[in-house]
Amino acid sequence: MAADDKRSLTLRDVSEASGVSEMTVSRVLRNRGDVSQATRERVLLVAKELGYVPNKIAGALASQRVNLVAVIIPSLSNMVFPEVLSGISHVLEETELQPVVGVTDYLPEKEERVLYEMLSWRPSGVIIAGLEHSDASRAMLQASGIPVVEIMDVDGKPVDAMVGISHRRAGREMARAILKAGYRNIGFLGTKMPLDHRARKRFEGFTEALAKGGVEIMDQEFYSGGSALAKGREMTKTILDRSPELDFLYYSNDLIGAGGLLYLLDQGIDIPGRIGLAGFNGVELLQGLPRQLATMDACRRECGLRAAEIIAARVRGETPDPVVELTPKISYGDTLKRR
Amino acid sequence: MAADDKRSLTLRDVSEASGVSEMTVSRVLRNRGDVSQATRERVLLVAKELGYVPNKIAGALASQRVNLVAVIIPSLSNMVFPEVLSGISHVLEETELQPVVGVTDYLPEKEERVLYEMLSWRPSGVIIAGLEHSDASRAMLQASGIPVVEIMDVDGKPVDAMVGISHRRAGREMARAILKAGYRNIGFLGTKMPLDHRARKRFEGFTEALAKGGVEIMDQEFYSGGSALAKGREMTKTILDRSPELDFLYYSNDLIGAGGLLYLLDQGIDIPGRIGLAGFNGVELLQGLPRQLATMDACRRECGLRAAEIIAARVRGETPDPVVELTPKISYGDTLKRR
DNA sequence: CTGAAAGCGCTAACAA
DNA sequence: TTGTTAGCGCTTTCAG
Repeated sequence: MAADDKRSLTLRDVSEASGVSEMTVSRVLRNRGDVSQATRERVLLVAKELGYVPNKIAGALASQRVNLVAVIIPSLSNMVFPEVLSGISHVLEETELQPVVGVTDYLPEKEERVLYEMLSWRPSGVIIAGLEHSDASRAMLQASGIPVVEIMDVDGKPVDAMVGISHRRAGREMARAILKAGYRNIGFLGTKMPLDHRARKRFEGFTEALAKGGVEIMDQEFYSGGSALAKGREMTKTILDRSPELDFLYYSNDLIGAGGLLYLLDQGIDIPGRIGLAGFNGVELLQGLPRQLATMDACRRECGLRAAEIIAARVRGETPDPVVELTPKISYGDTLKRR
Repeated sequence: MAADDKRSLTLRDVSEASGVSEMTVSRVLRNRGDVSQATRERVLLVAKELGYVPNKIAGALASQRVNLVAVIIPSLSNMVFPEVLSGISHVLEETELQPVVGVTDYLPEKEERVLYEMLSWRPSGVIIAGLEHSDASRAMLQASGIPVVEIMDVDGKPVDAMVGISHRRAGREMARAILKAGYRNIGFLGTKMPLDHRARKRFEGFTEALAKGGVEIMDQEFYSGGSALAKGREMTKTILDRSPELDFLYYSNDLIGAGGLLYLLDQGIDIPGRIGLAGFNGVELLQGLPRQLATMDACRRECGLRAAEIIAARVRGETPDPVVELTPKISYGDTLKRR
């Protein structure tokens, strides 16, 4: 074992150790161009023995190609984004591309920083959650000249391409289903997140469709922080104590909805007779609760899949359809009367 | 608006547009060395107007410095790893360093690929889950010459540094608490994951401590795939139908434990009198269930924090303690008798 | 305080 | 099939 240099090995080291030009070593290591079987094997052997790991930084600089796809999402602890990621990874695994994740915590300034940071690595594409970005972010995306797919929402104009569901429509459809089922005293429970534009759009669509049916939201309640399940319980108690005539509760996500459901079951309240409930997301996690909460799938994995497909196609030089609207459907579960 | 080049802007473009040498522009953009206030402002202005985003690839190659920390974890959908990440990000945000996440799906070969891929970007450090890696992975880590922190486990020998809990000890302590509470007919329910070494070690510690108390596991049940909550229900029914004399169920994670809890509550069974339950992890998500499941915290966030601190310190040239054992404590909840 | 020159480790493009 | 020559866009180093 030679005196360990601190510096890591270079192509040159492999070249010298194998008596082949750097260029040929490079070709072997990348499976590019024709190299005789004999030299190929020798080079591979030497590289492995030396424990050579290519330097992608140098490679990327020389080739002007980076096999990274920046994925920018608001949060990882939300359960929805890991599923998006899983869709993205699934597609990218078939390609040379590799996802790199950045998290914004729903903060526009942080989104800007993360985006800047990622773009400075010159990725081959960007997948970013939402259609709302700061002017600076939008400008960076535009100027980057690489494929950009905005995901999870189609209510707006994309910088480049978008894949998602219409949250306005989702809100409207849930409202219609609720009205159709005969509920009239409707409460809304959500997160205190002015920056969660998708939740906001759902709410807007929801109230709009209610209004069309001549109904107004009777009461609302918001929370922030803490365990969603526990908060769902609390909020549900609070809103019902305040407005006992409520006969339906629409939650901005399944987790607080589940908390509400557990609370009402504890109270022995008839669901969906006395009170109906609905959430949003189709969180698989919740299968196994005593009752299945009515909800609407956000097509999370599908978003990831389609977005990654667009990036992959664009990298191949194709020109796929830049707008993909996914259509979630209501799952009635056991907490929303069927009619 | 000039004819858009496809090529992105370079330092040179900023240099020309501002009439200052590339070198000075570089200094301004990095806040290095002395630059007169006047030129600094002009350069900054021009750079912003042009929408210049520095090319970190070139920068990294030239400076031999990369502000990336590779974080390699088995899964994102597990709820435990996002928390680890949050700890890591929290610490790294105070520094120049940036986490980059890779996911292995608990597959050693994939871990090897991901590690190779990440090391080829020459990160400043590696944080990797677990102490079990393929020989090749271990060799790469060793050869990389950068700080490596293995997390979530301290039952073994680290390549470099490690931060985590002893899962063997966690299993033993839970076993002791169960015996002390008087339970004797103990069942185990877990995942079919031969590659989840931490779950395996907990199980080993658990059976070992039971044996010391003259007790053997009476029955066990394993699952794979599907919604953990729903699976927990099913498995619990299965194992109790088969072995009705069981008076305690130890689950390898909180989510299946919660499923079991819900099932037993449905059945009207007295908990923790007739049957006691315990899980593992301290999943905050579950606060809000009708009863609080006994569990043991895995110190997920803390692992992330401490690991990131070690990397940051090492990057600063310090030599922090390479072994950090965190000590989880039992939370009895409502499903394990106190004595 | 500012600039010029020389690479960082690799690959594109050509030559042999 | 293999080798040679120029860079990629930045930073280091040294000289003004």
